[in-house]
Parts: sequence; structure tokens; C-alpha cells
Amino acid sequence: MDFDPIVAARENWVAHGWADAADGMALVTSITRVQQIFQQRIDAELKPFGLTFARYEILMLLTFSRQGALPMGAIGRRLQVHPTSVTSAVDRLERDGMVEREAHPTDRRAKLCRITDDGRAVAKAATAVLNHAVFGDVGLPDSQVQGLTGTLGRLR
Amino acid sequence: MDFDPIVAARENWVAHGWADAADGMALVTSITRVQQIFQQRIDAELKPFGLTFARYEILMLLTFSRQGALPMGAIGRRLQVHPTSVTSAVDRLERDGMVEREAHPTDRRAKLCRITDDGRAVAKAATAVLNHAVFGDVGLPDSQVQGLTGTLGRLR
DNA sequence: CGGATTTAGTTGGATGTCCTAGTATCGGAC
DNA sequence: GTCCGATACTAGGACATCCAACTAAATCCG
Repeated sequence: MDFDPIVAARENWVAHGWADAADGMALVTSITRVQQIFQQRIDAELKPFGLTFARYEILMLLTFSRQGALPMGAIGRRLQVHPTSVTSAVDRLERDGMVEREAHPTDRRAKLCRITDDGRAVAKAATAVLNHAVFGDVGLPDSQVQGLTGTLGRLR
Repeated sequence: MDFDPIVAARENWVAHGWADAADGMALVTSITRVQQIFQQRIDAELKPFGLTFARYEILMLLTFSRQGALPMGAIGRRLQVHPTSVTSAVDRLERDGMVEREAHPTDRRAKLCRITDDGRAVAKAATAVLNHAVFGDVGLPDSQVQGLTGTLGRLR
């Protein structure tokens, strides 16, 4: 049989008298591993487009926005990442011509990040690939996917 | 009501004709967000010990090993991270006196990573804190935690 | 036995994330 | 009207992760 490091760790937790925390440890570790696997699959698919998942998420957020532009801070709040991560990702997107920074019309502290035509085209092509190669079949029966997403939603 | 960015993204997926990939996208995004949240909580708890989750996992793996030492490659395979990540983490653990590198007894290419007494003490104290502050109550009823872990296991 | 392949680990570069700190600006209180 | 706390973004540093390339050593094989 396959050796499962997480099952082994859980048994060690119980053996050391930490039974009441063993399931929580196993859950957190499982989430970490699954996230690593998806991250790697997605980044591999996005690499030909010069994107990472972080940058792809920003492009899609802008694609769906009414004006095609959002303040930096709004991006960070939507994606739940720190402002510095947004700055870093937008720097690279701007370097590659997929977004542009422009002044906010009413707040001179803020900056708008606007997706370019190139950015829209890349996002569209990348989405087609991701939908086909990853999102379309995550490796679970459809019936379980929604339940899993719902349960995870309670943790957020 | 609270606005949920993932629900909104899922609706956008459906609206753009990608309904068959919408659930997969929502699942992957949910996993990413939940992992970010746990990562932040754990790293915050570990910070006083001078540890990150990556380094903590290595210490615990060594704690549970029979000899208190493992080859670098074995660590990477167990934790499913690249050899370079192990090198990087062990560099810092060694700098902080929690592990030591030593020659492999039979394979002169390999190196063993051995936990020190300091390392064991830090790992024990950090585990007590994590069990209390994170693993002991992840935010879900016990009945759901095991089911969630099991379902995630099928994705690994 | 000796060359080719595989394996173990490290190094250097790019990216993403976080934190701390700093600058500029906004908005409210007085 | 002015000061002061809050907000928006950026800069610099630490860390983790990946990839590509490299050295050294073990192993396979003709």
C-alpha cells in the first residue's frame, strides 16, 4: 500500500497524547498539500502565458469589473492579499503590458489599475486552458466538489 | 449580507459560458484562500519561536524519526517540497542551532539532517502552542473535520 | 573495467508573500 | 482653518517556493 505521511503524522499526534488536536493538524496539513498541488498544476499551465496564479487572478478581477479598472486597495481586499503583494504583482503585469496604472479621478492617494487589450486577450486564452486542464476536472465527482467548497467556505 | 468574492467569481464564470468549470474554479480558489488563512495564523503563532510552518514541519518529522535524523531527500519526499526548499529551510534551522548536517554513513553523496536538543525543545513548545491555538479548534464541528480531510485526501 | 545514466544536494535567479517603515493625502474634530 | 488620526500606496528586507544548471558520487551495463 501507499504510505501516507499525513496519516502517519496523525498517528504520531495521537501517540503523543495530542489526540484532541490530531484531526485539526491533519486537516490543516491536508489543505496545505492540496493547495500546493493545485498551485503547481495551475502555474505550469499559465507559464506559457507569462502568468502566475496571483497575476491571473488580478487580470480576471479586472476583466469582470465594470470599468476594466480598480484601485489597488480594492484588488487586495477582494483577493485577500496584502497591499504589498498587489504592488509587486501589478509591477510585473505592467512591465509585461497587461495592465496600466493611472491616477484615481477623485482620490489623489489612490491609483487605478486598468487592464489593457493585451491583458484581456491573455486572460481569455489562459482561462480557456485552465478551464480545460484544471478547473473542468479537479479529480472529484461533481457531487463532492460543491459540498467541499461549501464546507471550506465556513472556514473563511 | 457579506459579499463573497468567490461566489461572485463563480457567477461570472457561469455568465461567460464556463459553467462546466465554475465549480472547479470555486473549489480551487476556496482551497487557496483557506490555506492562506491557516498559513497566516500558524506563522503568527510560530513567530515567537523563530519558526515558520515549513521549518516546523521539518522539525516534527525529525522528532518522529527513529534516529532523530533523515537524509535531505527523504525530508523533501515526505513533505512534498522540492529539494531546494529543503536546503533553504535546513540552512536556516542549522543557523539557529535546531538541526545539524552530518555525513551519511554509507552514501557519500547524501547528508543527514539531525535535530538537536534545542530543536526538540523548540518543537515541543511550538506544538503545545499550535495544538492549543490552531489545531485544537479549526473552526468546524469535529464531525465535518474528518470528512473534509478524507475528501481532500482523494485530491492528493 | 569504464563510460553513460541516475541520484543527492547545492547554487543562483525569479516570483510571491509577509512585515515594518515611510510618504502623500483625505477627512473629521476642534 | 488647522491639526491629527486614518487611509492608499510604495520601498526594503526576510523567507519560501520553483526552475535550471552544476558538482559529486553511486549505479547500471556493454
